[in-house]
Amino acid sequence: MRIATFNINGVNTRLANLLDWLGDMHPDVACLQELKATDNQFPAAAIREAGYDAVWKGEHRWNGVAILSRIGEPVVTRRNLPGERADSQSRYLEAAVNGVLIACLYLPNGNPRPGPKFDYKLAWFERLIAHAGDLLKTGAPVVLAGDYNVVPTEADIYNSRSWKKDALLQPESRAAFARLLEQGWVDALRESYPADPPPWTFWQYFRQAWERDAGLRIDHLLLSPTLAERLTDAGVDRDVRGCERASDHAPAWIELS
DNA sequence: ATGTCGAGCAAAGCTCGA
Repeated sequence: MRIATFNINGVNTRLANLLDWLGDMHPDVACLQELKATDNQFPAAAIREAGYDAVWKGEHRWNGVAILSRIGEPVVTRRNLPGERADSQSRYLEAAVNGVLIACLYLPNGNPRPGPKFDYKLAWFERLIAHAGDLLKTGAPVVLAGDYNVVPTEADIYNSRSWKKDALLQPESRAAFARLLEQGWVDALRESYPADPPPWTFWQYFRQAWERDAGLRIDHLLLSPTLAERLTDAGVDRDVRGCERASDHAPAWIELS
């Protein structure tokens, strides 16, 4: 069972890229972030045509998350984190697929910092940590997949010199991610690639980042202990980032026995 | 400090978010 996470950066703008990738890699489950589409604008028909059932949570202009599956319809278990307002930003969607509980999340970017956006990022992180702890206690096989907007360590970026003030690298952001891991989650990409550098998942559009391979690792798949025992492989579909009109992220994936 | 990309709004460039 292959589960992927992909910040698509506009599901309609990059629909051709998405369909090409699904056709090439045929992940069993795909978590998408940054749909930048309302519920009505979500391209459900094209995705169904590609062989995928989908559940989604859209929003006007920004954010938006979806879970696609070609191994049975996702059964939605949550559409926001506990403690979030019902009309909050569309950043969390959780569904059961084939016996695995899949959380698709899009953690706030948090720039500019300091300011309300960074405060919102940290507050959102706290709600995620609280809920993740509850999920672990159930003993269920869970994967927390998405764009965390956190570079966990200095090894997870090509060079942090020009990023020192960025919300993705702040000590508070990293401490929150570390606290999440300490609950018992396994960072699947890091587990599969322990040597430095790990595979990047994001190359910004500025300054020829892709051409220079100036990447960051900010898309993560965290596995509950029971699920981690089933991890057989993981990777990043780098080539997707080099396509025409590509998202600034590449898909990251895990393979479970 | 800068830079790139795309969409919305509204009618062309500016603004926003990333």
